[in-house]
Amino acid sequence: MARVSQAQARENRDRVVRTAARLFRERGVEGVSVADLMGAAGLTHGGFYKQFPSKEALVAEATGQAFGDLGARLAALDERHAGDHDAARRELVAGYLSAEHRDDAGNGCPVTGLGPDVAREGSEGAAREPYARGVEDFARWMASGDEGLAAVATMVGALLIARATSGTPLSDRVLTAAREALTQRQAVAEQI
Amino acid sequence: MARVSQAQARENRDRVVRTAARLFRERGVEGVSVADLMGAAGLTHGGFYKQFPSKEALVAEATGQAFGDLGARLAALDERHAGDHDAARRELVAGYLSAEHRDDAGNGCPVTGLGPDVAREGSEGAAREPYARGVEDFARWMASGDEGLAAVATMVGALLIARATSGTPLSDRVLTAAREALTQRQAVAEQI
DNA sequence: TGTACATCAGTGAACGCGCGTTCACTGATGTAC
DNA sequence: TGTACATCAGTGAACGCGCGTTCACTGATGTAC
Repeated sequence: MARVSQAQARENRDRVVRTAARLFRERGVEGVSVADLMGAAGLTHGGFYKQFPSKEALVAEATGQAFGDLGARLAALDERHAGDHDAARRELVAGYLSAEHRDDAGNGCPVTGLGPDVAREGSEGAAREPYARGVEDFARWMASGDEGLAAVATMVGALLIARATSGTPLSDRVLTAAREALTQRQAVAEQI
Repeated sequence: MARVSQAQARENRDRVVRTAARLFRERGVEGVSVADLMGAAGLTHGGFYKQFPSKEALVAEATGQAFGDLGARLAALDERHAGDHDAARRELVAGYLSAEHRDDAGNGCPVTGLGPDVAREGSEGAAREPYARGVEDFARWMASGDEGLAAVATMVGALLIARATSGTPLSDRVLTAAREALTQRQAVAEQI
């Protein structure tokens, strides 16, 4: 294959970004080589630099993509629960703190999946801006003000620990513990 | 330098483990090469395999070391607050959710600092056992049962997010939000 | 206590390997007329 | 609408580099007598 139509090229580029958003969450940025990634997207690695200036630039773009997916999922939940935002939140929490989410990091929360990599980037890292914006949006969806941030922190910490201890009884216990804490907190908040 | 006394050799080995426990938390396991590590411990890299069968084995040992340090710190807090465990917990939470802790991952919490690396190890990873045991001990110190686990999850998530967003206003806000959530929860618990 | 020698912690060069990135090349696509 | 040619997305080999690990060597330490 040689030159390809502009539409095809755009489609290929998009597939690379989406593949990266998945693989980076699954194995970490350093766990995915440019060759791995391009192979997974059905291309050879040489063409990478026709579309992206560097691996780091792709990390930033993939971070934006992953948070975009999260936003779409939250919007879909609201739509399904038509107006009942509390019900949407309950469903989100149950799904977030589930064994399925723990075992499928690639399609899971970017706050948890990309957080360690973003933290280790210096403060000049290009992924930091979309990351911070994404966390803020997610927190606002969960609850206004500090409560939303605290809820996200609890879910993220529980998911990280559950993944690092998967295969032990502790893994399921931490998911349950976080679910109970959030449910109680939300019940108190709804009462007020 | 050639052969060294058994006491000196033990001391050198110990220094390597302690250096690893710090650097792995700071930069992640993949961010520290064997040569980096040995250099930081004042040795050349060739001797590494006289003391450790592989880098992975050192990761497991450094994980144990880091959690041992955490346990010692918790014990020291209890001793300082002689019997007043609630006061010890309040001090722990304040220090855990501080800018100092956020900015000093190398001497900080191993649950957060090593969690991503342990999660990405397969379930055969040798660091998983000391990690799970360490989380369990920490959670039990925070509170009995699920409450302790939920508190640890909240702190770990907040610290991870604060590190990934350091340099933005969100970073301090998530620390504050988690502190407030934990304080309220503990106040309720103490009331009961 | 002194001597002879085996041991082995640490050194530094080397190994094969996979990484991110570059580059000459290909040939269908897009454009100018 | 048809033709001539410049463009450029994708290919595949190659680059320098740093990684984890190995190894021949050194010489003070530890031990046997």
